[in-house]
Amino acid sequence: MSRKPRRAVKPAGFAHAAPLFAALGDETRLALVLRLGSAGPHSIAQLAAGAAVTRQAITKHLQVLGAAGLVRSARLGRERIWNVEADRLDEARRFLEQMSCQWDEALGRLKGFVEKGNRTDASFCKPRN
Amino acid sequence: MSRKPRRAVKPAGFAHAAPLFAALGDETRLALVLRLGSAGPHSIAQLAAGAAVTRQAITKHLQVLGAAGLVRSARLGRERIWNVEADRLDEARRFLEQMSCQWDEALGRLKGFVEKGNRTDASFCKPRN
DNA sequence: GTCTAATGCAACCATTTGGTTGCACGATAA
DNA sequence: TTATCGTGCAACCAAATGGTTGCATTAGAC
Repeated sequence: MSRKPRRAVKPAGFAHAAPLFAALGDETRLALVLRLGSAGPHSIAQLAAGAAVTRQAITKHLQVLGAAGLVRSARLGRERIWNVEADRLDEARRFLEQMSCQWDEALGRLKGFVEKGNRTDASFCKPRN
Repeated sequence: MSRKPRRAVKPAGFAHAAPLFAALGDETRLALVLRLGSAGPHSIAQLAAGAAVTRQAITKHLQVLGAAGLVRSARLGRERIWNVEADRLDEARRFLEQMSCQWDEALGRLKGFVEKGNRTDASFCKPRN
């Protein structure tokens, strides 16, 4: 096995990932994403109906999410339908996985010994793509 | 055993997850977390040495990360050593996984048919904990 | 002791953010 | 055609954010 310390694979451009997390870092936005993801595409008015804030606020949030690539919209008649962009969220997920794994490695090095059984489900760490 | 029919498992309190993502949503902070995670614990001065901003700025960011539970610190002599809190990041990761899976489910429902082969590595979706 | 490096704390600043109200505009329904 | 519904756009606002400088404090080093 490669004795090479694996270079602690720096997660792909973290400068690219930060805006992603920033977009998810608002309660209202997270709720929107959750709703769009679980209940399917909705128009702005529909989304605003269930929310605590104004329709315009919702619009702004959707634009932020859109800029982060997490959602996209299409005009349909006189309404605009928003839906979710699965790939982009997967990016964020993979990023966290990589970070998680780096930590495990670093922790392992710090502890200075290798535990017999593989600690947890470190199956994430295999560079699956 | 509760036999609730899967109810599209709403990811645990998203109100709880939002601040986590918010904390990760800054480039400087993300870099800090990355560095602490891959290179092990550092003092504030050490972290500030490699950064583009002031030591005080670094301190603030560390406090934000600390408030989100992503890092923690301990006084050691006259310096304060920060290190990473792996569990908390795992929470974020799991949250994204759940979201991801909800999406797959919803997409499946929308398409209205079940594909023969399991689409991707949807192994995430198994409620592993 | 004295000096100095590492931190903590506070005030301050500019910009961003999350939200609002108000109004104009295009598409549909009657 | 006209009324109305769903949006888009702009101005505006308060609060949060990311950053700074300056100074006080504290613990090692000498």
